[in-house]
Amino acid sequence: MQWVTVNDALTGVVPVNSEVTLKGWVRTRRDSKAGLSFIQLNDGSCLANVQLVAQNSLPNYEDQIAHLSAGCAIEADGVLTPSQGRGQSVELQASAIRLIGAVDDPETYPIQPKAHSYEFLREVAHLRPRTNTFGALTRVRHELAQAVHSFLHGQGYYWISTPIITASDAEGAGQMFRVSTLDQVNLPRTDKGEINYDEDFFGTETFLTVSGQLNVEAYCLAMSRVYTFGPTFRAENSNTARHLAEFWMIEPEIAFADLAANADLAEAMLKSVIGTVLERCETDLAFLAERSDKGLIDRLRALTDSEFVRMDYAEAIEVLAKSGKRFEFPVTWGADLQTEHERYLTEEHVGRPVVVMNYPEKIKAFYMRLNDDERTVAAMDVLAPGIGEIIGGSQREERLEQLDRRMRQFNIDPAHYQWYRDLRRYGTVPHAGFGLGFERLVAYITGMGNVRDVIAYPRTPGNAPF
RNA sequence: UCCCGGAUAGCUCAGUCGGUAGAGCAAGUGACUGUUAAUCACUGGGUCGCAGGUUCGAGUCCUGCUCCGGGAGCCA
Repeated sequence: MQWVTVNDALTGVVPVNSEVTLKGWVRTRRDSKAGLSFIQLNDGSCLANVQLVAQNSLPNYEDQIAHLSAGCAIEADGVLTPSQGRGQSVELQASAIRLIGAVDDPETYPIQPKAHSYEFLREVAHLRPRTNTFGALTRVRHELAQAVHSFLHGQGYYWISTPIITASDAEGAGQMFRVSTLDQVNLPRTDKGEINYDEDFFGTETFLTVSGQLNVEAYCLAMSRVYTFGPTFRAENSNTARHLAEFWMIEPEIAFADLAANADLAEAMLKSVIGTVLERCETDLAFLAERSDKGLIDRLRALTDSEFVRMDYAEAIEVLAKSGKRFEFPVTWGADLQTEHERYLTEEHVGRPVVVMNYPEKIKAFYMRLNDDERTVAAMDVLAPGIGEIIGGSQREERLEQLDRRMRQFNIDPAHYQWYRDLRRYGTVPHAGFGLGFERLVAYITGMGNVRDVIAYPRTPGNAPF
């Protein structure tokens, strides 16, 4: 008998009256003393369950079927038939049900047929994909990742797998996790008493990457259009709904491009991938919207149809100053925008994503290109309602003298960046790129309030249990 | 890291003035029914986060710690 997915069984891919096998996990069981049981079966292929109808004439009915509880793994053979009941168009009239994996203590099985808090589900991260919500989130996340690859591929971008382990120690994005095979109890020391990393695995200090940007720039200056899509790591003690110690980032890099082209790509990419997911995950998104924010889908549709507002940092400061709002942090030219400022701009002033460009050079990273005014750099942030900064990017400093000047200004030793400086010595061109936080994007699209709930196993300070 | 809030049954929570533990859901059993997170009845289920302290007596008051959440900072 042919094994088919629940999705294929329910959506007509498998013709009615076919004899098939379904495999999955029990959600609920309802018994009828008319001599049959109804079993809701889910296999992750879609949000919906398929209803199995099990007659008490089945040989293992009394022993096994009548005791099936949430979470039991089963296989069911039978004929797909039009349903006699309401609530589903087809169901499986089971000719055999095999118990593959029982639940040994139904009372303590954590996933019950009821609403659970997200906090509780994080404590059972290995079982939460068995809930409707996390099934839907998992499918949306997957389609979104596919959509990102597909969009960039369609625009002629090459996916570069940049390294996870890096020796660059100051990519300008915060604290790093050390990677070492040294004996932590008996660390080898130099004559001066310092830890001797010559004896470490790579013969030098190494860390987990905080960004693939510097590496991908090198490929950009050969392949023209490239991107990274992989995990990144920040050892910051950040405890918010928007931060993870391990998260995934998409970083396109465009050669022969300036900040405006960068912003255009960011806008086109967001609209494209959101449009794709709206189309491909309609059911899952509708379910998630029902649970989080009923206006979600309309807002996403509106976003794909509208122009993102572009605004200079100076203009943003002016808007904030004239807003009449009382902010906790003062609004002055030269200070970085605080969360409250970003929220006002994107949620109240514009009501859609907004691109803020050309920030003061003092508050931005060394590799960002100095503008002609010599007091701003060609940096941009894309701010989205509810989630804040979803993209950060810039045109890169392609002029060697300016880059060296900026490195000295930020107390960065050019000796550590010889290979990065080479890119400015050998055929340098204007280029630009950005980083899109994948979990923030998934959270924004699904209406989830916490990035810990859109990644399978969230890593946060003091928390990596699975 | 800072500010605020919280931790009581498998889950979500209530617990009055300090007087010895409650509900709903879940689970088990039964009744009923082509049922729809069914319905009804009964039953079992507790180291009240941990450690101290005050008190005749602490889930309740005090101190410390741990963990969780919300907000802030840092950022994607």
